[in-house]
Amino acid sequence: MRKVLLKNIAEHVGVSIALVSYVLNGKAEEKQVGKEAAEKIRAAAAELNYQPNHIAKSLKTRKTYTIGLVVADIKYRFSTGITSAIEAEAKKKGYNVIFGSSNENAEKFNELTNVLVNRQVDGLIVVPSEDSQDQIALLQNSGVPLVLIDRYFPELNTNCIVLDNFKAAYEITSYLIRQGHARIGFVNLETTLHHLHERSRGYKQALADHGIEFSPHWLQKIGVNDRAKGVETALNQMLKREAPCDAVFFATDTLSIMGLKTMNGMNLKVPDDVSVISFDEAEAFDLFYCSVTHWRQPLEEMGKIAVKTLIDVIKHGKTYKQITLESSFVAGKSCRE
Amino acid sequence: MRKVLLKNIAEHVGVSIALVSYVLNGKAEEKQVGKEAAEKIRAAAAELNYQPNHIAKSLKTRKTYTIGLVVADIKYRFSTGITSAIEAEAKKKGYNVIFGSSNENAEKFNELTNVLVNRQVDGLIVVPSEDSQDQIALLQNSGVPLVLIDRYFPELNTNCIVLDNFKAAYEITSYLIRQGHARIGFVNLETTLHHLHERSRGYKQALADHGIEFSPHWLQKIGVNDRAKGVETALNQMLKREAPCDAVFFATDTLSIMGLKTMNGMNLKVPDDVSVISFDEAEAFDLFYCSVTHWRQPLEEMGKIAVKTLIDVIKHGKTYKQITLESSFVAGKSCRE
DNA sequence: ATTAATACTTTAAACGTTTAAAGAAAAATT
DNA sequence: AATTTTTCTTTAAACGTTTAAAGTATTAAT
Repeated sequence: MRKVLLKNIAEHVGVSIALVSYVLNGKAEEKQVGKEAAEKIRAAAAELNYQPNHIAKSLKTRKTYTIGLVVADIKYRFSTGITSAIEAEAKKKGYNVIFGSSNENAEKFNELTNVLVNRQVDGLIVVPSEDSQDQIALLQNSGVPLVLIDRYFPELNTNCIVLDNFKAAYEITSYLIRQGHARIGFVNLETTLHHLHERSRGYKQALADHGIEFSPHWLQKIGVNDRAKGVETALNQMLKREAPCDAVFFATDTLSIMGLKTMNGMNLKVPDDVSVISFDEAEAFDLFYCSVTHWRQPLEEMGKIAVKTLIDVIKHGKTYKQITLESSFVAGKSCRE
Repeated sequence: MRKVLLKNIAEHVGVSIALVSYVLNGKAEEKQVGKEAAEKIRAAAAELNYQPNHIAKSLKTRKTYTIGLVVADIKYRFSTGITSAIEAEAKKKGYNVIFGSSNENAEKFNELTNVLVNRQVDGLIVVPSEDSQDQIALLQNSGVPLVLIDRYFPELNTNCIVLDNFKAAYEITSYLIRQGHARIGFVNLETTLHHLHERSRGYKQALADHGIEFSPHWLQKIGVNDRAKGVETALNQMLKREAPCDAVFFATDTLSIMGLKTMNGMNLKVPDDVSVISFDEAEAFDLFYCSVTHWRQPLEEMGKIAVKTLIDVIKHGKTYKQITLESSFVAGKSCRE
């Protein structure tokens, strides 16, 4: 069953290929194609079930109507959420999404973005991995339409859709202070990623602004290898001492899960023994014995705006938009009242 | 910064485009390209950082080295697991993956597969949604290389990589019986999907083979809308009665999560009040107070074999392989000993 | 009845590759 | 020295579209 081509329709109707192309691309008016011919062409296309060859189309038009998406790790809730949001919005706008996961690895990130660019995607939406600023700069210079989400490099002038991580962490910490907590621990990742530094900064600033003197062991940073073990050690530092922390704030949902699991193992009751707040939610919270208070990232909105921004760049050329979205507090029962 | 083309390299070296193409496609030997010319061409390609235009390549060769993947719902753990497995294996073989999620909707499934085929993917790996057998048959007839995973239609002759769901459910149920359970509930989805029917069948057969008379209220099927509510009702049926079930077997991880959550709400203690087994695991189990006994699907293997099978079809034409993988029992602490 | 304007259609080049087939140069055989 | 063979290179068509530009009817204006 050979594919039907424009040529076949042209022969079938008895006109030139050009006319068929005009009509099937909605340029009948513009090109003043005769009504009768146009009708015949449309009928023939339907009858023969013509399906355009996008490869040929792309070659000629230099447009693929495909967006390349690179997430940090497909296993994160953030990634699946943002992916489906982006897919849905892209689809609405007539774009497809090709997607890959860098697994938080700069090398894989470079490779992936290169592959996507070589596949002639019209633009990229990426969650940059650690140490990817050089590649981001390269991409930016090469002229590929590019939008970063979630993470960004302050020294780089790129489009990005992000949160005010400083403010979020500041608010979370302030909330804990208002609830009467005096020794608040913060578990973050050991990383160079700016958005996570911002979270640490917000945490510290809130303490300072409320006149709480910061104790170094309150802020624990988890290295890349064996994170579960790292979280355990961190919590021991915070909770197994003279004046233990009375609240723990986790900088990511993954850390929260590991933390809550560890607390289960330590036979600590949330929130009686210790209050807990998570940055970002996790499906796993569903099975914890109490609902987990957390900070909510607007994934839907982020995905939508990322696609819109990208398409804007694709269609109208470079911009440098730094869009900061509002995120929100979701009260659960994991904090002492 | 205009893209570097074969033409540019040819001019740079002073040879024809054909020669450049031969060399850069590893056909230097075969086409007996002069050693010196070949070396110069390779050097120039490196120097100019030549990146082939895959669109043009594909147009000519009718190969895109792209696999289309349709999953049932990107939010399932199965989907993310299988997606990364497929991506990794495809990458190894020099293929890319374009991906979409049908959200368990036949219409979206049709649309997605059509889009992917129009994008000239070399083949499709799909988790078919309910009511998609017509589309599957169409695709099969159109000659697109096709591999189904996880689910399949027994009346359709297609390549598929699946589990023996009957056997798995049979073994799970038998295990519960061996542990001394006499009233075993099974929570499944209300669906026409064959693999889930197989699970019900395995469950029933195990009861029958062990001489346990099946009570209708033990088998609960959850409809599509408001599944959480459905699970709650189902568990009430099973557990709030004269002779309540002493064990519940959930047919999917999503059902398990909702079930365990509901049990928390009902103040039922696992496994003291009721034993629980899940088909497939979930990250959420991490936060449950006891480890959840479950049946493990070999996602890595499934993805790998799916890719291998598909590439085999792409390269060597149609086959009809029904590959059944072994799956395994993972003991936790959610069943009475 | 010309000419000019309008309405419609076709031609042909281009997009960046691949690859038969033909051609040219060099080496080997008469 | 002429011929054949081998080695290396180029030519040119093709993949399936899009789209200026040119062409040809038809209608309107003089």
